[in-house]
Amino acid sequence: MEGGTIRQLQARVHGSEVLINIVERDEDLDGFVEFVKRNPVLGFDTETTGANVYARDFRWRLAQFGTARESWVLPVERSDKARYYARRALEVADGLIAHNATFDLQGAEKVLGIPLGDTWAKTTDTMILSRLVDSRDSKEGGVGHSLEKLTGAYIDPQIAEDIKGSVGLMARQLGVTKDEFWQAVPLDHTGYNMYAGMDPVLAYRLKGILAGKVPESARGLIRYEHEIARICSEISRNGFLLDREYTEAAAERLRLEEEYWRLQLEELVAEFLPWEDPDDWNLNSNQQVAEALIYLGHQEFEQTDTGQPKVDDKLLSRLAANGNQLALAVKEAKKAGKWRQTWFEAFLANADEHGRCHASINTMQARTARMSITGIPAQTLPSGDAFVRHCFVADEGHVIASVDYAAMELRVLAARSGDKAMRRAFAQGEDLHWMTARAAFGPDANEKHRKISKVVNFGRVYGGGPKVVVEQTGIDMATAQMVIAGFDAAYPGVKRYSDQLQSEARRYGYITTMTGRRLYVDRKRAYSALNYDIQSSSRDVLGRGLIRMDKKGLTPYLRLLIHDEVVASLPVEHAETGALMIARCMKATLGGVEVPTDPEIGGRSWGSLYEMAA
DNA sequence: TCCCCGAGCGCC
DNA sequence: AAAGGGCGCTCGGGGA
Repeated sequence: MEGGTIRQLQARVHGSEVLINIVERDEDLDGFVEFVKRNPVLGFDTETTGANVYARDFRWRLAQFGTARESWVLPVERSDKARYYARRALEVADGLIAHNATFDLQGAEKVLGIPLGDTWAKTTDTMILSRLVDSRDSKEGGVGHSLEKLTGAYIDPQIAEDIKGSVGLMARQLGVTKDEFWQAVPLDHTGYNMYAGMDPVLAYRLKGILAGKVPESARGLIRYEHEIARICSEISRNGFLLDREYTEAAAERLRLEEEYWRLQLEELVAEFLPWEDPDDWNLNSNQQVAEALIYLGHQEFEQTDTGQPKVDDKLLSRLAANGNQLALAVKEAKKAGKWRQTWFEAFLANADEHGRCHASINTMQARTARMSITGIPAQTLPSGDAFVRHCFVADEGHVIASVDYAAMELRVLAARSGDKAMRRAFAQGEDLHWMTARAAFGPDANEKHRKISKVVNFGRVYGGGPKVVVEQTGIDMATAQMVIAGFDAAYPGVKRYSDQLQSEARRYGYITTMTGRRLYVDRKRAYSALNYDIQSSSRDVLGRGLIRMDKKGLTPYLRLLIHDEVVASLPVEHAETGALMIARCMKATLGGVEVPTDPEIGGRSWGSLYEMAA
């Protein structure tokens, strides 16, 4: 190293010295070049201006590279040369190790133009390893998946303690909020540099530790999950085109609607309102709404688990239908407000300068490895609704296609349990709900019986008992138990399989899914083992389909993944073949049971697919 | 004041 | 015999 004039920070990690080199001048980069030459595998991390890579003002501030004992912090925000060498390091490295790599690699593509495929091909994501070791969150009895939690459990509790709250502390000292911190902190802030420099070191060390802890049965999933992560990074990067004009108009319309209903409310409860300014009345506070309903004479409330009066949509709808103007106004005002904020305005805020929204996909979020999507919370959009889905449109010259699995979870249940009757039912295209209905109610079962049976069929997948069936169908407990008994009689293999999984869970504390994934099961809730197995296996049916789609070059057309559904933007002239290709790639056969797919082609907007049925 | 986390709701 | 699984979003209470 030249002259020893470079700024360095020292830390002790698990008893060993770690040297953090802070690049301040371009000359300091010579030492970095040597470091990269010496170390073909590099821990990698970035500090940025914010969490949304595609925001207009997104910038990299620092880029950090490290090994177990040494790291380099490059001020990429202010130095072209630092940015150049960061890019060279990413290009020449044989291997990269990052924690939640999708963020840093999408950043590398956005900021440096390095294609996601190039970096992912040599990256090990310690988040993926962590989730394969133990998929549980810290709240669920696992270690958790943050760098801090993993460091505490596997490397050095003291370091984890130092990391914990350090950003909050630094933010307070700088007089900014935690959110503002990332933009506000000076590039050479010592605490920030220490925090930044430590991350690639920790990721580097974690790889060695976690790789050895991935269960034997799950080792094959390491590559597979990295493939899925890379594909989903690309889907995030693609983004979904927003119809800005429509979205803005819808937001404005909802704003007016909310105002209208709020005016009604003011008239209705003016004398009773405990809030001086009616605008202080928070309609999302069920406590406040309950108070107002009580003021106007409504007394009977169901209770929530914590003993609060229950004010849900069901209650408001029922009261509104009975002519309660307050309930109607609250319901409508709430809905308008929620929809405006949660959907339309959120989309507008998320969109990049090209009008595309980039959902962030957490490929292994749930303890069953189910994915979750934030940014475009596609999984929680109002069901069957076109109004919100009209916000998203296919690219110019494209149309929207959607392909979903038909009754995936029940079919996976048939395959996994091996139940003969259920397998035969699917093979012969029989209606499972009728079958359960006839088993419970006899050969004369009617449409009403079928509805109840449907609840029981799905309830079985979710591990629900008779109580839930009673709640959902309104039938009495004895009938619910009878239908469940009917289910068990019709499909004896399901109960057998569930019992087997439960005893496995009680004995070992975990089950192993069809892909070899280990899922820990709380011994007190061993009954959930069946649901975990089905949910996780279903997720892997989609995961395998995703990889097949990618191999066929379909990734650029994919827009959203929603548990059992894929949304794509396809060129008009190829929409039919494209949708069929997607459907074929997704289609699966599991232990002899087909999981068929159902392709649909709509118009320019996603919402168009939700208008025909109505 | 800020922020974390539980409660409540709604989706697959 | 009995057991509803998973997530994201918003609000509000209470701790730091």
